[in-house]
Amino acid sequence: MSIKSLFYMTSTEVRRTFLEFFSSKQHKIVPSAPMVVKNDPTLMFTNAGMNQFKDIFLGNLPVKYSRIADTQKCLRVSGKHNDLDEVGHDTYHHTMFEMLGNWSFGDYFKKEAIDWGWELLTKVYGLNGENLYVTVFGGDEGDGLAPDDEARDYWKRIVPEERILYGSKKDNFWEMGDTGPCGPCSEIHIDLRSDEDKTQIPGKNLVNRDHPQVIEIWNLVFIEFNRKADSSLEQLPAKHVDTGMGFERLTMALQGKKSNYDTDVFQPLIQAIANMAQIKYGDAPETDIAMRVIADHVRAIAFAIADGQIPSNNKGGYVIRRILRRAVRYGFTFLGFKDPFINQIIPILVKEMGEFFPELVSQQEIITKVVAEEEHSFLRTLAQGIKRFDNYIETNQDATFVDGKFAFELFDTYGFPIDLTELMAREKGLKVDMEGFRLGLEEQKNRSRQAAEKDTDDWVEIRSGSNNTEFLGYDFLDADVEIMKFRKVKTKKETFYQLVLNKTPFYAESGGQVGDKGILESDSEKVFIRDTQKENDLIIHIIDKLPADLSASFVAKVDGEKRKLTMNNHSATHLMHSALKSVLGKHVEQRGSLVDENRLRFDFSHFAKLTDEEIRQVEHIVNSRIRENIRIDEKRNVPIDEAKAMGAAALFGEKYGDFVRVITFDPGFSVEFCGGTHVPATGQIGMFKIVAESAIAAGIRRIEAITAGKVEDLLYEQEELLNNFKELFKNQKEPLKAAQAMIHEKKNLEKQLEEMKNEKIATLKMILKNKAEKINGINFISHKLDGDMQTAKSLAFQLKDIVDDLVLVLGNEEGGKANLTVMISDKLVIEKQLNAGNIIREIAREIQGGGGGQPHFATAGGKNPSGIDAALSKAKLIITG
RNA sequence: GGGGCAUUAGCUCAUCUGGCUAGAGCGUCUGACUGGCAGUCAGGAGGUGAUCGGUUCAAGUCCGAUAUGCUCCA
Repeated sequence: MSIKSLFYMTSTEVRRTFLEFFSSKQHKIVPSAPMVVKNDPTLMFTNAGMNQFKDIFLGNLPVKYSRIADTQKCLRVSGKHNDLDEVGHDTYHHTMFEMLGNWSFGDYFKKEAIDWGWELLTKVYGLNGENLYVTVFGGDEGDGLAPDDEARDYWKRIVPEERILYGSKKDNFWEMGDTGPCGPCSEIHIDLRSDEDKTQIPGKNLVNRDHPQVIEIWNLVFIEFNRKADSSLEQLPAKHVDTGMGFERLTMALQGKKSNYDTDVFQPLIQAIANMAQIKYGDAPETDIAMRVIADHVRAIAFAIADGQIPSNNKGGYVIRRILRRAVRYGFTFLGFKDPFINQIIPILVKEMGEFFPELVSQQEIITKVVAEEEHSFLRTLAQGIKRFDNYIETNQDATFVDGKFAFELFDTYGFPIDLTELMAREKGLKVDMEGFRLGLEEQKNRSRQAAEKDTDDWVEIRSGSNNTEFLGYDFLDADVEIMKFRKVKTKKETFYQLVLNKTPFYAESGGQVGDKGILESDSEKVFIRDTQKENDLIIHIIDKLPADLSASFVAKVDGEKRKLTMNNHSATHLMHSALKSVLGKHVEQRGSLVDENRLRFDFSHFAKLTDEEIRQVEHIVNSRIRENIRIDEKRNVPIDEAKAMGAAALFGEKYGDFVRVITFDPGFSVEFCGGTHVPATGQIGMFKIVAESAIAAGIRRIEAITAGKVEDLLYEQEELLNNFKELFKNQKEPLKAAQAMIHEKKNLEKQLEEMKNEKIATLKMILKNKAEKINGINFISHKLDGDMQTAKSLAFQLKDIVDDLVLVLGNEEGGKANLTVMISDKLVIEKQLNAGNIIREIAREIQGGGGGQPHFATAGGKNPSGIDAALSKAKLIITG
């Protein structure tokens, strides 16, 4: 009996054991950061456990705890070892996964990390050490780095030398990005194959060879360098440890499974899917893959939505949409799901993971609704694509293959997946020209890449010191400042500079509030700060032109008017948030917010359109609160637990530190966690008015509103409109009734006019019918009429119905221009080869114009009305022959 | 951020390269059959072809701008 079967651990136990182990080694256990990243332009999703500590590694934030451990939800859809299109096909890659990690910030280093890693795996989890292989960095000439013999020596004390391998820079040198903290790493791999397989090929030959049963489970990164933009390395002042262990893989190893999907992390989901599809997991490779894809993706989607990322058509939202659609597609094609089904799996997921991730439980309803809505709309897209494809097949009956261009168009414009196109082509016995498809895709990618190109230079330090810029903007609008560092950023469109100051009154865009604008002024010059942004916690001022003297002393002045208006809108947002909760109910949660100097925009969860009555109620509550002129109660550095006890509204998917700022307008009304800037008392807001209410996704509404002077403007605008309107109706008491009457009258008149026109045409029709001259078996009619071209056309078509063997030529004058119309009976067109188009071209010369049409009906226009009569007689001549 | 596409009746969509005065299905209204409903049949109403501008003898159709939506890429 092996050790593994002695200790069967559930995945929940695996997670808990990890955290308890490091807790016993004096690590602070922290919760997982949201999977959706905010305030970091370089990253959309958390893709590694270290993301939430990036600022600590970069030195932008002080170290609060030198030892930390956690499990971090991560999302990867691309990268060197991960490709969305591959997930589900193998047994160990995922889009969303949990990363167990322990960290040292300037505390312990290689020795402890290695010892504890080994202890946890072999002693606590009870894995057989003989199945474990470790790798260490083998050095790199290009970077001038020697092999990591330090790590190797530590390993040698506990692992036989033949199971310690050197790895390349690619496998064993970890980097955060093109620049930033980095260092050698040491990986622990596990060989899960049968004894028989092991004797045939030694495990060490399979390490890092993409073998599904010889896999990396833990990466210990020793961060000691900073990679600069010129790709050189510099030593960091403090050394850190950053480790990441794939939770799902570890669970597989501990549960003695051959696949992550066979563990209790995924099986409940897979069984539920199998049940719904009425297909057993294990029956066929194709259906198995589909079930794995769906089981994997449903996790990613649910967690992303819980963190506030709703599927949409760009950025992070688009990634989520793609993942969801891939799941739908596999279900549609291989499991026969023709109706939305993924939303039905959500309850299973919530049941399995809700205990450790409470956000799933509290957001279950909205997750389900959003997923259902997305599924629905994608199935509609599929139906449209299928129709288009059928159309293509029908119009290209003799095609031997499906044009790659068409396949790409289907994919690019209509979102129709290429593998579905291939499948449908195969059903028709055709192949898809994949080369052509790839060509189209390649062109598309190049275009986008070029447009997105961005060149960021290294930071240039003007002064050394902490980059933790002190923010003064809560209390001051200007301050004496110095420049700490700057860098140049070049995009396709423009070049600008980013500045970091020692302290600043400028508010950086975050929490939905836009960044401040203003100026930076020294004795000798003045530069315009056009925006203020945040990269994680670093406050960055954006300027177009660098000051000549960077080391000078500056005064930083915020554009006070813009800031004041923005503050009005931000405070109004808080008041409205509370008002919405009291009018609509407790389920109202903020889902997004944008506040600038012009307006406020607020997205929140709610399942129905707001009635006019509800909107009025909200407006009324907010405006009463404004008139009460409630003073702000601002508390900085409140311990988070205390803030929660105050009843402060925290937001989902938002990362909070241990200390938060709490903004209160009347403790019984509005208490929120918030870093933004607010009015000193609500009276400053003046007035509040909702101007738009709409849906932005299933279960999510958006309100737009204005305050202060903007409301006044609106009022005047409305008043003016109404005044003008009244004046139009000679200041009648009830202009609305007058307008209604007028519209009614207009309709009647239009009808009468239409009738009269018809009557006129009718009489003219009879007159012209009798005017017909018999020429060579043709009933020839020509007439110069008083009317527009539409009348001529009507007359022509009506005469055609009642006169056989007709050749009709009409002329009319309209706006100083001449028009001609020729109508010929179908019979004559066929039997006498008459052609209205040819005739009209001939006679149009008389009016100095040109025209054309079909054989039986043609029109022409020209600029010489006096030639109409000549044109008519010329037509007769032509007919007479 | 960069491409592609779409916007036509209350809804879902046709109208191939500009030209037979914009059509279908569903819905709706009226009438007939029926004891009533369901249903069937017959007939009718309903369109500034997203908005604005341009090209042309002629624009739903071509071009440009705007708005909204979809979609692919980053």
